[in-house]
Amino acid sequence: MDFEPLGLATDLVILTVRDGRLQVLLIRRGIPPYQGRWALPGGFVRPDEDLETTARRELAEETGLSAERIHLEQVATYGAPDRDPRGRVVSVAYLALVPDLPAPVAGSDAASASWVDATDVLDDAGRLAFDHHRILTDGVERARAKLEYSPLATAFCPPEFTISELRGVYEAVWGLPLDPRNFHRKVTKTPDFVEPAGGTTTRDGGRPAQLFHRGAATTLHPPMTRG
Amino acid sequence: MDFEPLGLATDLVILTVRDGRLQVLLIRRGIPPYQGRWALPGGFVRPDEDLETTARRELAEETGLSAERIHLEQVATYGAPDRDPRGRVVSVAYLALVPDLPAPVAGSDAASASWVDATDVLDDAGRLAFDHHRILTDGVERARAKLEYSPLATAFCPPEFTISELRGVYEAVWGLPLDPRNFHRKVTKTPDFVEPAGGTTTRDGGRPAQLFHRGAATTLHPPMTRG
DNA sequence: CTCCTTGTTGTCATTATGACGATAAGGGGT
DNA sequence: ACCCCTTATCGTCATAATGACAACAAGGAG
Repeated sequence: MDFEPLGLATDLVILTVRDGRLQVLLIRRGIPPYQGRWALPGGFVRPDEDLETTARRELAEETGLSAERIHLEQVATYGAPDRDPRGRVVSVAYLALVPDLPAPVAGSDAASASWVDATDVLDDAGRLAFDHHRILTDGVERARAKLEYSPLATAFCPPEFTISELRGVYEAVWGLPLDPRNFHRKVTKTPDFVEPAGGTTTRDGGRPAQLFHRGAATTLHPPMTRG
Repeated sequence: MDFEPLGLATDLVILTVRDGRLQVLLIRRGIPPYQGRWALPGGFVRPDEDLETTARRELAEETGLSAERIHLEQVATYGAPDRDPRGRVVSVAYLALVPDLPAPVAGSDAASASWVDATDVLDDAGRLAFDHHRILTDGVERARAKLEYSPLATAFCPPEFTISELRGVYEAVWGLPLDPRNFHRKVTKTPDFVEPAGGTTTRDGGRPAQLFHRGAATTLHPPMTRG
């Protein structure tokens, strides 16, 4: 076996919903190449380290999130020969969906990590370093698609949430408003999407809302419909 | 930049529908490791070669298909440190969907490439070398899912096909029977899924069937439903 | 000419969807 | 205490999509 010189990295599309908007965690690069530009968090895979292990380690380092219960999935691999000016670097992109918890960018080792509105970044193809705009585009599209046929929207929510909070996730990720009454009917009638948790809350104002937690479903039948 | 010793490869899940069954192209390994075992076609990425270029090159080498109009998409990347006993090899898996054309395994350079029933291989987790059973499982599941919301089933068909032939693809990939009448209605009423090509054929026996070709849609609204 | 095979159109009951009206039940202000 | 504002939840109704299946169409084989 002879190996060509090659670097293997993972990059992370870390999404959350804050203030009703889809946001992505970006870092400002402190060193060349692309010094001073925004980029997705990422790093090189260590010898004998599994790809997902690398991704979880990066996630913990960048966000301070203990990472275990965070949803993390592989999106795609980017390997254009010229994608990194330092040499051949192939990057495996992962998508992480995190709830809007306190301690957002605390404990991060990247000097300047911050949450940025995803739509702003998506609208400006030149804002990110490397091919990160494409990676972000693919990651966000993956998230949007998965909300249709999986109960993954709950990954953006705390363990117990209201139907309206769940609707807020859909509206933020899809970028369009949904009818509260039809949404409520759809979610509660889709088998095993959500289960009543027992209590109620008034944290969103108005009439007290029932709390739910995620159900056992892995795919939604029938799926939620976008547009 | 210092690089750890690392090999980068692509493996291909090449699927077709023959005789009403979903089949996958496998090669019998002539050299260790896993000598004599079945494996997915694949090979190492050359320096300065793009990942998809590698996949298309392998596809052409193994199948003799000039490859240009063949549907090819990336599925996932597999990088467990011990997945290859020769050392650290990370593999990017691609899915190829090919029509049931003549010259099936002609011009192949792998000594013994052949079409194998996908269900047989999926049912026997120990038949394939490396982690190729997992790769195949993921590839087939990708194909099954994509038939739901994309017009990709047409990739298994010749340029002009009948609705029944298209139904045969769905039945083979999903492994379940579909009602010919409801299927016909669904396909013809889904906007831009298929367009009438003008002629008819009796190659499947019975009443002459209208020929169609693929429409302009990239996603199906509403999607086809499995089960 | 008749039967056999598959293609295509239709019918009908059930279910899902989208648009909205109406009511429920807290919290805040006076 | 009361009114009002906000959000939650339930219901109604027309329309669209689905699944089950009858019936008819149109070549090919014998």
